Formats: sequence, C-alpha cells, structure tokens
Amino acid sequence: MNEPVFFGKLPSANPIADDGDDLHFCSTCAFAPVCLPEGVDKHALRELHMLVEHVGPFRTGEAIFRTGDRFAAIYAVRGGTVQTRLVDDAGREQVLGFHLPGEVIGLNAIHPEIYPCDAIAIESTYVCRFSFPALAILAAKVPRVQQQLFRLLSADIGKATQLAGDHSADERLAAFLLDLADRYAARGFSDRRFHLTMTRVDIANYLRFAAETVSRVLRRFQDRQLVLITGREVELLDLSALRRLARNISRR
Amino acid sequence: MNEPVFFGKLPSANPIADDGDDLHFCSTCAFAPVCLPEGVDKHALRELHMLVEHVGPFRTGEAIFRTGDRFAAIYAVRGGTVQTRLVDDAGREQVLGFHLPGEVIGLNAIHPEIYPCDAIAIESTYVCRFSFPALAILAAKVPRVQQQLFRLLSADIGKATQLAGDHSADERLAAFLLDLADRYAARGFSDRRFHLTMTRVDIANYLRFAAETVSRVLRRFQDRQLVLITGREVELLDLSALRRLARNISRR
DNA sequence: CTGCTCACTTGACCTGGGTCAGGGCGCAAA
DNA sequence: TTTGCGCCCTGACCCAGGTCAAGTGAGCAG
Repeated sequence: MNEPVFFGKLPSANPIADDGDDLHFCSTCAFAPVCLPEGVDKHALRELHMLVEHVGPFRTGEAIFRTGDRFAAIYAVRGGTVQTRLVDDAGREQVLGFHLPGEVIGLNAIHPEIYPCDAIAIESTYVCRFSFPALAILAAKVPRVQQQLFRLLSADIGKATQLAGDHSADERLAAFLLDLADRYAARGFSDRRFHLTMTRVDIANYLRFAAETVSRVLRRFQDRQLVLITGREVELLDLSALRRLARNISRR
Repeated sequence: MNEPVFFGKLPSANPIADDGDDLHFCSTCAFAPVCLPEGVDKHALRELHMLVEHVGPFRTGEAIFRTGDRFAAIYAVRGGTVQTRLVDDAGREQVLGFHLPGEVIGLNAIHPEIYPCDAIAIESTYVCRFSFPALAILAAKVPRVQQQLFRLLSADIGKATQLAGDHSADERLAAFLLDLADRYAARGFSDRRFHLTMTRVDIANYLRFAAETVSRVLRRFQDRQLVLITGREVELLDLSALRRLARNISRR
C-alpha cells in the first residue's frame, strides 16, 4: 500500500483529482513554499525532493493511516479527498476534517507519537509521504522548511479551534460551504460551483449534528436563494448572505 | 508591562502560584525538557536561558497579549492562571483554554502572525517570554528545542480537537474536572482536591454551555456523590465514575 | 424488467440545555 | 449598619436540533 508510484494524469472525473500535472499540482500544495523555492540552496532542495514518496492510489474507504499506528510520517494530499476521524470507546465517530489536494495530514500525531485518528480516502486518492524524522533534520538545515512546519502546525490549531466554537447549524453549515469554496478557489477552481466529495452523514458528523439537519438547513438555504443544491453539486448564489451567516466562525 | 523582573517567592495564597522556587518551577514547565537538559551543549543552553525573559506580575484582567497584536513571542505561564479567549463580531466570547503554570500560550499565533485571541490573567500571574524568532534560530541548532516545539504545537491541536467533540454537559464537565486534576497532579499537587481559579461563567463559556448548566451539573454530580464542591474548592470523590463519564473525551 | 441497496429527504415528535426571572451569600465601600 | 455588586444557585418555561419513522430516487445486479 505504501509503494511509491509514478504520478501522471489521474483517472478520476473530479476536477481536483484531475489536477495531474506535477508542477501545477505542486504549486498549490501546502509544501509549495518549500518544495518549489526560488533562490534556495539547491542541495537542500534535492534532499527534500528525495525525501518525498508518492503513494497511492488509495481507493474509497482505504486508510492512509489508522488510530494507534506508530507516527513516522506526515502526508500531503496530492489528489482526491481524505477524511480524518476519531472513533471513541462507545463506537461513535467524529469527523475531524476533510483534506483536499495540497493539504497536510498527520501533524496531530507528532506529540502522541501515534496517530490519534484514522485517515481514510473518500474517493480515489494520491498522497505525498514525508518521513518526519528526515523532515525534522532537513528543517534544522533549511529555515524555510522549519518555518513552514511551524506554520502548518499552528494553522491546524486554528482550524480545530473553529470547529470547537459554539454556533448554530445555519452558521456552521454556511461556514463549511464558504470554507470549501475558498479552499477550491485557492487551488484554481471555481469558488461558486463545486462538487461535494463527502456524504451528508459525513458532513453532519463533521459539523456535529444529525444528518437530517444537513438536509433541513440546505433546504432552508435553498428556499432563501442562498445556494442551489443538486445532489452533491453545489452552487453558491448569495456569497454575501452566506458570509453574514458565517461571520462569527471564519476569521481570516 | 514587559520589563523583565526578578522572580522570587510569589505573594499569592494559591498553591500553584506559590510554586516560587526557580528550579522547582522550571522542572514542571513545558520547556523543562529543553531548559533543564542533561548532557546537552552548554553553549546552546546558555543561549536559551538568555532568550527567556521573566515578565510580570499581571494582575487579574490584565492581558499578556491581545487579539491582533503582532506575533513576536510565545509565553510559558510561570505562576497564576491565564485564560485565552476569542471575541467574535457579535461580541460573544469563547474561552479557548485555561493555562496553568508550566503551560505554553501563543502557539496558535505563528501562522496568522498576529495573536488570534486574547490572553488574560485571571489571578496574579507571571510568565516567561520566549522571542519566537530567537527560539526558531535556536531550534535549528538544538534538535531537542525543535522537537519540543513540534510536540507542543501538535499537542495543542489535540487539545483543541477535544473541545470540538460532540458531548453532553455531564461528559464535558467530568472531563474538565479530571483534566484539571491531572494537570495539577503533573505539577505535584493533589489530584483530588484543588481550587478553581476561574468563575462558573468562564467554565461554562469554555465548555460551550450556559452558566446555569455548570451549577446544575455540579449539583447532579454532588447528589450522586461524585464530587464535593464548596464555592471554588473541589474534591473529587469518585474518580472512576467520573472517568466513566468522561471516557469518550479524554484520550490519553 | 424487477428488486435491492444506499444516499438522501421530509414530517412528527421529543428532549437537553438555553433563557428568563428571582433569590441568596460574601465582601467592600460608605 | 446599609447598600451595592459579583458570583452563584434554582425553578419554570422554551426551542434548536436530535430521534424516529416513512418515504423517494438513483444505480446496479440478476
């Protein structure tokens, strides 16, 4: 499952996963500032590239890592979508996040030294694997790498904090849609129309409410002409109204 | 407000803040693994000690930093208690955490490069200030420092994640009490009897419920002989029952 | 085609915890 | 002493969102 593979054009019809050109993809990755640096020590750059392993594809439902696995690496999503989730003693799940191409997973495992959650592909997915010990050594040599790691970690604290806020279902769902739109836009796709790669149940679980509530809130949004939903296709019609709803969650 | 001060015996009656002996205090600090290393490069150690500024006292209500301040340093609480809190556009507060001696605040500011929350002393408080640029340079030279920073950041993701869980008031409050007990115990105090340094309103806000709910749940716990509450004095009577309640939150 | 499954929707009803209102206690200032 | 104010507690009521039950509709195997 972990063998490096050549990464050419991806087969999926999903526009994100189609982002198959090596350089183009890398330009939207969280590691782009370190993987594609200008005017940086060529030797260090080569080391970084040697340290990256391309892994995949993972099919829907397959795990990139699982709760309790010994921590050894962090991963950048290269194509597809990864869901991270906790499963508690009572068997209840909590979705921690959906990770799009360019985003990094596994940072929450550094401290416990085991992965504290599962990371599951929810569509055909490719990732870049970064051995963490190797990355830490490189970080000591290349300030830019160290700085980027600090930033990524710090940003993840902020993301977790947003989820922890005390907000109504309308606020949470509006913020969720806008957040996805922003993240797609940051990767060069439309910020008004996109495809949900996850089920309603997963969205509900992520936002900490029942699946029925997702349906009901989406219906309300639709009735108020804020969005247009067709299955998993989303079109945001009234960005400013959505932003007004979400304003107390998303702080950027 | 930021001038370095000599740090002798603290005046407060709070047992935590009384932990005034320099070495003893430092041994319980999150930076202890790097501030008090054995067999590490003496020169680097001196650099770290030179980089630490002792700041305080802050009186109740005074800010160590405020939302929007330019990020320049992280802080370890030395004595007292610090509350971190967001204030959203609607003026509603969200308490992000209570920080006891030895704990580090400000890590969530690395990414945005401004502090994304207020850090307020809720009793007489002293802190250690670590210039972040200086710390990053040191981290590149001393692997132990870098590793400790990565760990602290990663641990903060985990803490924020716990808060984000979807749990009942009973579960959350039980987990809160046990968490405080653990943290006091880790610093050499009783894990069964301790003093709450924060108001019921702040606890409620931290746990994302109304102040009334704190009273009601504490009453239920008391009726069930799980705890004994006298004002802000807490005695945990039935740890295993509390752990059973909290088991789906605290994962350690 | 038929039947099955899985994702999603909708309506009816219920409940945990929020809101509101009132009251007690301890402490400090006058 | 009284008055005021923070902090905390409690009861009555209410509502956002959970739960339960009953759909629909798309995709797919036979």
